[in-house]
Amino acid sequence: MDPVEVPLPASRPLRADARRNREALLSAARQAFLGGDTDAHVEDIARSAGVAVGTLYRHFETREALIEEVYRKEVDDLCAAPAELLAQHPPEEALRRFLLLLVEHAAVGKGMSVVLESIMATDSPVFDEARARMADALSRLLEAGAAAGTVRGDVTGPTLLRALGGICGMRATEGWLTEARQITALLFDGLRHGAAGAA
Amino acid sequence: MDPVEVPLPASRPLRADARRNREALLSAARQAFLGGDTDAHVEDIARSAGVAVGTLYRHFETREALIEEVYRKEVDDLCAAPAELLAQHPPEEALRRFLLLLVEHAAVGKGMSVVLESIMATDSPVFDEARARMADALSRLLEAGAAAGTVRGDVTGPTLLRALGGICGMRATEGWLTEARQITALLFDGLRHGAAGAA
DNA sequence: CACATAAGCGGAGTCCGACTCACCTTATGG
DNA sequence: CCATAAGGTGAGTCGGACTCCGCTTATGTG
Repeated sequence: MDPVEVPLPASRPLRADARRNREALLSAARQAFLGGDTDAHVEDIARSAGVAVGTLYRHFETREALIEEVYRKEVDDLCAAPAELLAQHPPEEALRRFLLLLVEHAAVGKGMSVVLESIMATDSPVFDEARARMADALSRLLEAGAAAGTVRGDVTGPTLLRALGGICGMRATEGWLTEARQITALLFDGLRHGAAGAA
Repeated sequence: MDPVEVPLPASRPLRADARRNREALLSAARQAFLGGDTDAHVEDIARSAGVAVGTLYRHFETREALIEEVYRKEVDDLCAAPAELLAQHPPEEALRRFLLLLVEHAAVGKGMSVVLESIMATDSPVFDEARARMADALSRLLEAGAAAGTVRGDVTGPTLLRALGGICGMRATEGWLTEARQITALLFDGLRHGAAGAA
C-alpha cells in the first residue's frame, strides 16, 4: 500500500531556508552554552536565532540533542590538534602541549569545560564517537612517546582521557587555571616516571 | 510591637515528630541518591519517607538543599579517614591508601561519585566547608609525606583535591574501577617523582 | 488532666519550562 | 506559474518543583 519508505533518511538535500535556520540555531546555542549560560531556555535560543520553538524542535530532537551537537563540533577542533603537534614537536613535547591545550580550551568558559566533562564523564552513547576520537588522539600521542622511550607504555588513551576529564570538569574559579596547569604537570611527570628511559 | 525576634534560630530544640520526619526524609533521600536515582522526584522521596511534600519543604529550602545535606554527611565519613591512616601507616602509604579509599568510595554507586564531584567541581558555597575539610585532610597527608621526604612538597591539598575530583566524577561503567586505580597510581607516581629523596 | 498555643503537617494549587500539534507559509521542480 | 511537500509557527499540553493556608498535634503551664 505505501510504497516502502526508503530507509535512507540520512541524505535528503535539505531546503535552503531550513539549512539557514539550522545554522542560526546552532550558532545561537553555541553563543549561549559556551558563554556561561549552561541552562539557557530553548525559547530564548530559538528567539535569538530568529525562529520559533517549533522550528528548533524540527531540527533537534530535544534540548539535550542541541547541546550535544554544539559540543560535538567543539571537540572536532580539539581532535585535530594532536596530528599537527606530532608533526611539529617530539612526541613528549607534543603530549605536554596537548594536555595544556585541553586546559586552556576548558578555560575559555564554563561552557567548554562542561563539554569536555560530558565527553569524558558521561556514558551517553551520543558522546561515544567524540570520546573514541579523543581517546584515539591521546593514544597516538602516548604511543609516539612510548616508541621514543620518553613516556611510559602502560597507560592507554582512554585512561588518560578519564584523568583529564577531571581537570576539565573543574569550574573556573579564582586561581583555577594555575591549579589546572599544576595538575597537568603532575600527570605529565607521572607519565614520564615509568618510561623506559627513566628510573 | 513584636517582641524582637530572637536572632538565634540555630538552636531551637526542634519538636520530636519534626526530628523524626527530618531523619526519615534524609534517610529516604540517601537511599534514592546514593542508589542510582540521581534525579528522584521530591514527591517520591517525601512519600517513601511517609510525609507530604510540604513537610519536605519545611525542612529543606529546595530539592538541591536536600541533596547537599545528604552528600555532606557522606563526606564527613571520608574526612575522618586520613587521621586514622596516618596513625597506622607511614605518610606515603597513608596517602596512597587514602587516594584508593576515595576511589572505592566513589565506586559504591553513581550517587556517591556525584557527591564527590560536586564537592570538588562546583563553587557552590554550600560545599565550601566540605571542600575545605577535604582539602585539609589531603594537606595533612601531603605535609606528612613531604616531612618524611617521600612526597614532593610543591603540591597543595586543594590542588590534589581538584585532581581527584575528576577521577571520582567518572560515572561507573565497565572497567571503570580499573582505570580509576590506574590513574590514581599515575598521580601517586607523579607525587613521589619530585620528592626530595627521589630524582 | 484540660487547655492554649505555637510548631508542624498535608496536599491541592501555582508557576514555569520543555515539548507537541494542527494549521499556515514558501521553496522548488516540472 | 502551479502543485506539493518541506518547513515554520506559537498557542497549548504536560510534568515536576515549589507555595500556601487551614488543620493537627506536641508540649508546657495552671
